[in-house]
Amino acid sequence: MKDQPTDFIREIIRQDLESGRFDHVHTRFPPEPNAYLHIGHAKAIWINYSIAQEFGGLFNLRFDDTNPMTEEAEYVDAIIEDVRWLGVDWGDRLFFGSDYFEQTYQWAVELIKKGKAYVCDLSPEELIETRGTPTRPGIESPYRNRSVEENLELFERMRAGEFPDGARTLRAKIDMASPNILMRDPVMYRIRHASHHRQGNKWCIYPMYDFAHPLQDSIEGITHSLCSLEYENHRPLYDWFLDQLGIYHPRQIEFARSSITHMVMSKRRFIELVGGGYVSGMDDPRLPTLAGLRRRGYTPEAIREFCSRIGVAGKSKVESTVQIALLEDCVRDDLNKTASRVMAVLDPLKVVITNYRSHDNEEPASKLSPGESTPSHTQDGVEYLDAVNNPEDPSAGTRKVPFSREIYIERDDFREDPPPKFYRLAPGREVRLRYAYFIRCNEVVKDADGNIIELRCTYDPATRGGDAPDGRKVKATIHWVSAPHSIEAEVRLYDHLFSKPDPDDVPPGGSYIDNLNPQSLVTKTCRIEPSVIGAAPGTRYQFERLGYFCVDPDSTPERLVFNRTVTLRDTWAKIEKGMKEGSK
RNA sequence: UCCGGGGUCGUCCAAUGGCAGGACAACGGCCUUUGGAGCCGUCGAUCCUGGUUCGAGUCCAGGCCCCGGAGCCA
Repeated sequence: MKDQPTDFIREIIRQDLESGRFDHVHTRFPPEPNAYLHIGHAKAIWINYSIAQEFGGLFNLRFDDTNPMTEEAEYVDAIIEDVRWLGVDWGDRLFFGSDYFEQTYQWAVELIKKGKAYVCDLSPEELIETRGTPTRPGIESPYRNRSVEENLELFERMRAGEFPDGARTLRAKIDMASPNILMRDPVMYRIRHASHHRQGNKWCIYPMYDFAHPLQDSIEGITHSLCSLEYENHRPLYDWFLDQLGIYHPRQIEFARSSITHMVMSKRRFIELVGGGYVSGMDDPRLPTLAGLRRRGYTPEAIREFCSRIGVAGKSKVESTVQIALLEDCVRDDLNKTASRVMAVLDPLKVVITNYRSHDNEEPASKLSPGESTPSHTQDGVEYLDAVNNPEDPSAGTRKVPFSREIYIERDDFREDPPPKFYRLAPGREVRLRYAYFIRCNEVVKDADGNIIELRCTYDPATRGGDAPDGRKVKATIHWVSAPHSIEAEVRLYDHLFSKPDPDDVPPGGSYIDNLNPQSLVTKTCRIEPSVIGAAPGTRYQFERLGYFCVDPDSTPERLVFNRTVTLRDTWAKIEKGMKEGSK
């Protein structure tokens, strides 16, 4: 294990273990099954899970499904898939808060018997009115002092379905003058005649989060209930229910949420973006949903690494905004070590190698290197060159790449009038074709409008493989594909969904929608070496010098579709940008 | 306005009264058959004002600023 991470939560847990408050560690991730998980959830999952792991403890996956109006089984499946994909193991501890409804009900009855809860007939509007404000205390409900017997009877009748939605609630009897508004006799149960995704029509009263959550944690023997900062104000209530009931009492600790620049991170906005047609769905590769990131080509390792690197806000428990560059660095770092390299040309420019032809009868067999079983130049003017699959990982091996008289190179890799520091191909200049030969550009062919449509070059047969026997150097190595052997594929070039780091940075009256990046998806047809034929969706590659790409599920046997996960660092782009800004 | 939480490099996170450190970004260099990767270096911060202390980012007081809170959501 690397350096033991430390943060205020782990510190508190260490102290709890030392003091004997707890003798083990047991955490949980409690999503409500009402939305797709996003990378913010990944942080919560990872904090809970990694802490359990480090302390040799247990981790539960629990669905907090106490509101039948918003929850659906579809989300349960999607969430399970996402959490599993992240690489988190909950063993056999997959639970549902709704499975505890009977116990929850019994505890509510117990609180009624203790005079700590009462049935209230106030309407939702009246409840709001009597709750007071931050500066003004609330006023007590006229039903606050009903007898235990009456409360018991009413609560039973609520369960029996005798009252319509909203007619009554069960409330905790705490303090209507508390400066913490959550303590002003909060609602514990509400009436909802609705079908529950798991319980069906068994219940028509449902516990509120504040009542249900501490009970769920208690039932499962959770030691440390790690949740996000917005629950800080809820902690006194969490503790109150547990104390009144006198049951096993986990400790709630809050951590800061993180957002990421150039992204939005809420269910509501995901729905707006999908509904407005700005993205294709909840798994659009531009969305920070786990499903979207997965489709984009992100690895679970990269996301876990990101969660570790952003850490847990310690004493500075303030919501942080992490730069997207950090996320991108994490995925590059992982993919660099694992992704197979392949050559693809996004914006093809044809190059004819005028002195390359069938070497049939021209090339004596004696020129073949020892052990080589086939001629390096075949009758149809094709030869197969060795290319390394991953320079970071020798065990990834090599492959053969076809080379011929007509190839494509990247249009960006040629300049008729090269600026300073541009090392690639230009008239009269020599570059290396990766794993192939040195070529020199002799002629630029243009169409009637003056557009460059073809380059005519010569190659140096002595440089086969990429080294010149005479020791001469070239300043650039460019990628290429053989024109007749390469295949066509669709590439979806993704960029940040929002142009500004903060999507909410808009003039008064504006909307984050205004900050949508019109270039967040650019679709192109590229040419790619034939080794990728048959690649399964989800397969990740590095397109040399361009970036990391992942096969999309939209692919068909006839036509592959690739998503660009992230570009490579592009030093030349930076230089070019610097020159442009310098000349302004 | 009341309650709760909080302000450390551009960003995220450390420093548990004792040399303010790391990562990402930026910048410069080395290296390179990916202008990739790697390696080396540079830049760069304790919100303000007092106080306690041999010594304060850390403790105390006052101020300023930011976040959360008035769902029968979670």
